[in-house]
Amino acid sequence: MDRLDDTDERILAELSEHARATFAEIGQRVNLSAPAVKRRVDRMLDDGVIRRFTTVVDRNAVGWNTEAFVLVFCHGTIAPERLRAAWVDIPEVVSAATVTGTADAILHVLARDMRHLEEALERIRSSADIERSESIVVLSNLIERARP
Amino acid sequence: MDRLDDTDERILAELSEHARATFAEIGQRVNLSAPAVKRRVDRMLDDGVIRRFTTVVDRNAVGWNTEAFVLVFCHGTIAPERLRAAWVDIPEVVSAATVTGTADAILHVLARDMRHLEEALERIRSSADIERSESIVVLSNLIERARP
DNA sequence: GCTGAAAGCTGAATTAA
DNA sequence: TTAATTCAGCTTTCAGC
Repeated sequence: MDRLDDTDERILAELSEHARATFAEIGQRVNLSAPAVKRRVDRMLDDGVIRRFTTVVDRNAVGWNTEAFVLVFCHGTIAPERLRAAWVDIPEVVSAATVTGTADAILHVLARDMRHLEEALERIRSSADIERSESIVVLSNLIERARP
Repeated sequence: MDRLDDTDERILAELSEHARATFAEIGQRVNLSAPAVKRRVDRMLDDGVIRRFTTVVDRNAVGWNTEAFVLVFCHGTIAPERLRAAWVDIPEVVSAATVTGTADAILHVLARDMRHLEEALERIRSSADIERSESIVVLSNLIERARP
């Protein structure tokens, strides 16, 4: 897997903003023909640089109005893979990561409402050997970007 | 803006997984013709249900290996709009939200390395009237999903 | 949902560096 | 050899019905 050149970076930036843009459109912006763009995109897909193309959906419009970050504190040490296995089947958990500091993991949880969030937290806590958890509920989203 | 029906939800689920799928492919999965799918997608774009199409890029492959959540504690009360204005021009801040609890806001920050993170935190702290901040550095990502 | 014209995709052949 | 472009045939898009 070769390093990305400047053109690759520009193609990624384009795709991050407009994932459904045609190769010809992208080509125009980066000064390349459509087939050349496609070849680079295919290569980045093969190399795993591009993981997938997705859609940003307005959560409110779909009725998921409640959002929280959950700090999780475990009993003793637990292997990351065990934590992943415990939470991967809980759809409300959209992201999970092990972290430094006093907490062992941080979860990003989406729910339809507070009642739903409470119920999801219950499932999260009972799915692994958790000592305690601390929920930080989102009041309003200020910034949301695809990439730096 | 009408409520979404079950077919809309299935189209959104498809697009969340494969944003570059053709309308015909999506139509096959939801039992609809390609033009019918396009009409629904266009409507959801107009209604703001679909915000945009984007690309999930492997952060490591692009050389952004360091990630942190930052709890921010402010002096007194600051209007959310002020916080947004303070951070929106810092590209390393990929998301920011005001929150309940002892902290006033939580930021999701990406950086190339620890040195870069430290430097970004410096800019974040000096951009608003911040009392103190608490950084939670990500060790490993366990789960990352587009939606619940 | 169907149809047909316009636009886009993509492999092969070709050329430039 | 590596990477871009042009060309051709097939697929997709999308407006009108």
